[in-house]
Amino acid sequence: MPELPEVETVVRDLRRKIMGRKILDVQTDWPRHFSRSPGGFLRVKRGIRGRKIESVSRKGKRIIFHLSGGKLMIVHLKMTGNFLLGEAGENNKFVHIWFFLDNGILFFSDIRKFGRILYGTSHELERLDDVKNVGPDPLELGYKEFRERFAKRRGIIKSALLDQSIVSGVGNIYADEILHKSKIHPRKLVENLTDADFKKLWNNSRIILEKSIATGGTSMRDFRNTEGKLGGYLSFCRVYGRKGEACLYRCGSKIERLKIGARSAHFCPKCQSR
DNA sequence: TGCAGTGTTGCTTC
DNA sequence: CGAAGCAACACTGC
Repeated sequence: MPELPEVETVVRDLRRKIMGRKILDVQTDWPRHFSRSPGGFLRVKRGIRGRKIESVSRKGKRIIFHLSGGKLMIVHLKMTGNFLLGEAGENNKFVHIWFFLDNGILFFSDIRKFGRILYGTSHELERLDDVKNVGPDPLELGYKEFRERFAKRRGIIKSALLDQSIVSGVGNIYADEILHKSKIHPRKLVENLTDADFKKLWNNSRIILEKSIATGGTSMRDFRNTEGKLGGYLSFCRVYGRKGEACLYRCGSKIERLKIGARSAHFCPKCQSR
């Protein structure tokens, strides 16, 4: 599921529905979700009881619960993780974690079980590699800072866009969409991009991510909000998942797909120059 | 039926 | 440093 707009959709849901609630207990049938957390699940279970959820924020694709007593819970949804509330979580066979709150249950479902949760003080967690290497996202950057973050990077632009330490929040779907709207071939090299190209990348990142947030994210397959409802951005996607279809957006030629690393890249061979 | 492919990322190897 | 390959899992679709 989750790139920046999907995670932001979940964060806004959580903020509205469980901010200020107290966590009474937590249970899991898959403790490996907590395997990267200092002390593992047992320490989470011991430490989290009675803490209030003071606020919920996001860093890149990570959800951050700010708990009373200066503790944080940082959640990465990976491919198929999700939070559900109320009916959406009951009788759902993919739920592996139950947070018992003072007003109901917060369910964590995860079909592929890649999702990871960290719990501890900000001091502890910020030392962990997978937290400290996350860069700012395009929505919190001005053009100049955005441009500068690519300054030392060389190589394939799509790989650079997916590198969360340069800019966070962009994943496979939005990287393809941003490159298409910017008329840049996914294999083009960072060192060959002009300032005008970066201006387009910055601007289009913001336009696409904002628009997707406004429509509740993209539900390719599994993504749901906390009520179990689908996001609405898929119908706005111009290239992702549209291999063989016409580039109706601009030129009518057929969308192609190629492999970059182990991931698929969708693009229009006519609009997007190398 | 079987196998390739899937929105993420971390680790290892080159 | 970059990139490729694989691993972590379970399901869908050809």
